Amino acid sequence: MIRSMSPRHHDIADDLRHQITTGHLKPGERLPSETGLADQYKVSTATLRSALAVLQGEGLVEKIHGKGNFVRRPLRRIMYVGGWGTLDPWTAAEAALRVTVRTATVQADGHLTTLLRVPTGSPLAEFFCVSHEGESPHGLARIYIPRDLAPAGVLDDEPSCPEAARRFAVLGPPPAAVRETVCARPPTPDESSTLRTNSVTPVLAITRVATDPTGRVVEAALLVFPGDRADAVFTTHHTSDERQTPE
Amino acid sequence: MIRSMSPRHHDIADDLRHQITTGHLKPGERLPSETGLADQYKVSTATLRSALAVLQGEGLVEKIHGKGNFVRRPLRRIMYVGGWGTLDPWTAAEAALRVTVRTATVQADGHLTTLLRVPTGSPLAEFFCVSHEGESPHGLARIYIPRDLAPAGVLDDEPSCPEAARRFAVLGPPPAAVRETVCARPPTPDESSTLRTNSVTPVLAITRVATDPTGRVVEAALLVFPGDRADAVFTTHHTSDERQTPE
DNA sequence: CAGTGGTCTAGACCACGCG
DNA sequence: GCGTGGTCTAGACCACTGT
Repeated sequence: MIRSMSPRHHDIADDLRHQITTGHLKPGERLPSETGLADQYKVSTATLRSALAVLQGEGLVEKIHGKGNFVRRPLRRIMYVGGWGTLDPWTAAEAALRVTVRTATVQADGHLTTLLRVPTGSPLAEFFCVSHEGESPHGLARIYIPRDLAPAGVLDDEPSCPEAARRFAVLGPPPAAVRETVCARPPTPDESSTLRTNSVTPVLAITRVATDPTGRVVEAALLVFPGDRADAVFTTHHTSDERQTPE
Repeated sequence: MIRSMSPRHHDIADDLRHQITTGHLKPGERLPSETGLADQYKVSTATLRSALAVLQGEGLVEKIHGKGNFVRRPLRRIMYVGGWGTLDPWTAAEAALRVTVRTATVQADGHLTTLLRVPTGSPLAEFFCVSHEGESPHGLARIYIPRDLAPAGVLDDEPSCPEAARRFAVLGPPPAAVRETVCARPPTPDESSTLRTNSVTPVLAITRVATDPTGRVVEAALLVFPGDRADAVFTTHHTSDERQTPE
């Protein structure tokens, strides 16, 4: 008795997943209604819904209230490139991404003071960015910069201006070091609503802290991407320096 | 009517979360039974369970079948350091981590051939690692190395030998480049059982590919960490080289 | 064994999208 | 209005942990 009894909703999820991956159900197609599927599989609607929840978490199915369950079209995954390489996904204006930016001036407190290493109450420029591709948001970012380091033109600009994003991208001198902390977690209610994602798909949350050559923190960014649409890539090069080669 | 009606299970989750974060419920403490809480909140058990599922996803509550729901003690988060810095979390033998390793020889196929850039069927050394701290697993890794590059001593060794892990840590010459791809996703059934995590907490999945100075892929690693216990950190240093300073 | 969580049922009612 | 998914109920039975 090693792998026999498995929950019914897993079996159903497996079956539907198989139908999707084999093309039996095509991308964009609508699945039968939940009551229909429940009858078909001879289970209650609750059981069937928990099966769909699995597929939803895997990004294979999208539920739309009042319309139905749909097979997600193969999702173009976003690539977040770490290390300030190409500054941001937002920078990829070439990638046909619409970016809306809202700027504000806030006062440092809590996490921000420790991230930016500034005293509580320090003025910060805040950039709240949402990148879209068509209808679907692809990521959001809250970027904080010490007020005196923020490029002058970008503040008090008209908000929601893609131009601001561009100008923001060629920001100041390059940082000496970028430290990015990545974690996976369920989205906050805010995030799941702005990203138009459900509460079961996890998000990739990146905290990026950039310091200049003097060691001063010039930027702290809180980036959030839907886990089913984004990867983060980090490349490290070792120029054969201070390391000894064993054997 | 903008933000009124919210699902009952969210209210309950909020209430319990509040009780936990304010210390009203202390870490390690057992919550009342689900039927008890259901009575208390005057909801059905199903509703109450979906409230607990939220907290579980946030890592605040741990469910143990047959015993109860427990407030998680503040979890020591694992730090995965990217860029081959300190090779692995497994390397942190100092951190009191038990690591069990199982070695095997497999033949490349599918993803592995593209990751390692080797022909299908190439012999690979496979290291299947699970790191524990006390009872709870902290991460798992499947590491693949072209057979001819694998250190001789480590193969066909007695499995589950921590010594193998150590020897594995000081592997060959340092790679010239490490490329790590990070994503957040729900765990596979396998992963959630080996990591002793539930299916709602996402995992941080890292695919690491290391190449030597000649461009040959010397290692491909598939690392999986429970999202509620692990962060990955990547540090990039810019030595003020080929970059122009605008304005 | 008793008590716990895990799965499931067969309904009910509500909220949304669309014609 | 009708069909959809979203929430919820009041149970039932199974599986696991302790004594």
